[in-house]
Amino acid sequence: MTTIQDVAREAGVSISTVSYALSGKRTISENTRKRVEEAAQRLNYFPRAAARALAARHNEIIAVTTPVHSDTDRSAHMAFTMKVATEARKHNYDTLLLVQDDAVEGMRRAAETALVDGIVALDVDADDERTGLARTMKIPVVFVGLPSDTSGLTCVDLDFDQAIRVAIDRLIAAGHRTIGLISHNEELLKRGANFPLRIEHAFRQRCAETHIASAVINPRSPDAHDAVNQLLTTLPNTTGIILSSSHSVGASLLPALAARGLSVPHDISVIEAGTTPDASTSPLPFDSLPLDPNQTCPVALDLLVDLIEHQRKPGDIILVPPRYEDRHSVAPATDRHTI
Amino acid sequence: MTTIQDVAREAGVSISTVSYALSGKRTISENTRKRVEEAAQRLNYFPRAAARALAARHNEIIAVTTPVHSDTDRSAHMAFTMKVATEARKHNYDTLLLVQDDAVEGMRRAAETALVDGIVALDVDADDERTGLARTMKIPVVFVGLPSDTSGLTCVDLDFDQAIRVAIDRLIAAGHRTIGLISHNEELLKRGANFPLRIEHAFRQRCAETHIASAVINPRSPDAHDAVNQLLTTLPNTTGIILSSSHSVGASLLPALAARGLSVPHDISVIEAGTTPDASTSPLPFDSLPLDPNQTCPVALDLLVDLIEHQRKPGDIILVPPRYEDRHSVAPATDRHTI
DNA sequence: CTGTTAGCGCTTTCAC
DNA sequence: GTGAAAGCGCTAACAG
Repeated sequence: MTTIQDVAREAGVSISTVSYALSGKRTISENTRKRVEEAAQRLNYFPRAAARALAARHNEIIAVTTPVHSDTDRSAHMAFTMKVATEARKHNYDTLLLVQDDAVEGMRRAAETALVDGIVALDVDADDERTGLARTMKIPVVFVGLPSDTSGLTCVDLDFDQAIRVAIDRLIAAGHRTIGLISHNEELLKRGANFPLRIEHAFRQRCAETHIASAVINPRSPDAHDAVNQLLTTLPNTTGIILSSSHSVGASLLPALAARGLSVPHDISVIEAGTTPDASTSPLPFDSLPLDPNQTCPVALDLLVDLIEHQRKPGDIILVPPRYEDRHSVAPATDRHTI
Repeated sequence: MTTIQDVAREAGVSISTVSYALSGKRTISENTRKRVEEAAQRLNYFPRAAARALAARHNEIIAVTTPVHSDTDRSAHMAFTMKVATEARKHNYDTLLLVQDDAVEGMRRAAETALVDGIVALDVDADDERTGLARTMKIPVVFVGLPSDTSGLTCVDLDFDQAIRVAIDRLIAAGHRTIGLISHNEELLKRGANFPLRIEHAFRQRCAETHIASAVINPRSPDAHDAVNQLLTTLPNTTGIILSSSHSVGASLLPALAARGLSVPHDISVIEAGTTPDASTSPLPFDSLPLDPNQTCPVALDLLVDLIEHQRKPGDIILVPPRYEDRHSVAPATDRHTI
């Protein structure tokens, strides 16, 4: 292992000069800077992370914690996790992965031992164990997702409220007056995941405001047939669907509707909302207001790095506005019953 | 921040006694051990990771590197990544996540700065850039997957050869004499992923040995219809299929066969092989010889930790035997053409 | 069984 | 513009 001592000797300068020449934290004459750099190169020198961390009192590492329940969409979570790691690198941080049962305990451990400088929390529940921890920890935490009590926390998320409102209004503008929400299954809700609740609440509220006939369906199977049957039983003359459910429900929606003699968008219009597309498959053929890691994670990291490096105060809640992707799955409403 | 000094003072012992009492690395009288532990508890003491790492010359951190191409199955990769992290914790290691373009460069950086003690490489290509690095690095690397040149490397993977052989032999035992392999798409092969090559090679070889009529299909679309059409064109009287393709192809195989009037297992028997199930959906209804992270990752971590802690020599290649999961998708062959 | 002490390799005052 | 030196907080000889 070559150390800063070796480089200092090779370059004929002191170790502090090497340190400063390499970090650029104070002005060094062009000449010695070059000498130091060449010496470092020659000796293949790289500063030892642990030594640097001990002296500088920060590690250039953040942690990402994701509990990952059995029912969480692993593809979406991988997308978020990777995006966090990729964005962290842009700020020169590495990313420690704290998963499953270690998501909470690991968060505590990493903070207590000062293993990491900050934390990004993914997969946030309404009543998330990590919120309590975050409030008492000495290192900053940014939540990607909204717990129900956000006081004293820094959070970033898609503006689900607005996404739902935009979706409903779009359907209304096309003449639809009977709209169903195909939401997540009840296990997810029971577990305390917050965003489905927010979506359902926003949906009910907007439908009430606009006097739209509506129903919220929680599929009982990974196949959309059950959801479609439930919906058409509850609301037989549905002409608009807002889809905010698991990937498998979404993928089987078209065949399930076809089985009832309904085609999209001729008989029924569909808008997907608050859902993360799977990059390895082609997107579902529906207009969409996606929950996109590319929108939220960069913001989360800017915030976190700011919190770490400028010791700002936590407490920001940033709701990212949704983006509308048109895939021609919305058409003017027709009254199927008069045909 | 409370330090080991504070604890030593509080407990009325020296700092080395605190260190040893807490690490258990030498015998300490029951009495003082208790005093130290209580003092640590009272002061809420946790050893600073960077200081420990600098003094002890290891960090208790490993890295997992996964390039993650646009076509990689994110769900499967998340499963592997998480399993590595979970297993690492069992050995008391934390896991650093090196993804995408940083998978290679990050690996170099993490090793050079001694940020991590060892590395697990996922998503291994036939001619993987990381193999060269691994051979010259001072910290151990374990590959989960097989590159084409494994000399000097430590690797763990499913025994794809045997999986394919078992699948073929099972079909043969049921009387099938015409078998198709629905493999991965050509992009994946072109990119250099190794396991599809291994699978196709094993398939061809075993079919030749057993004088079975066979065909290898690389689907050109994420839907199985194309693959089924290709297969039935090439090999019209196929009665057995070995499925080793993307999740979307697998999920649409049943409808695609149905569209040709074929049902499983009545008309055609199907065995899935070398494929990672998605935990958030129910498994495909086919007999399967899965590529299961639970089988390979624990072995990889045992190996890696052994390499780190007992400075053993690299060079082990461990092929995990496949497990057969019966879902009744194999039935005795019938000659469709005589019906 | 316990204490003393010399580092681990770097950053960062403080002094020139 | 550069150097000397004091730590950062811990581990692990070495000594008793």
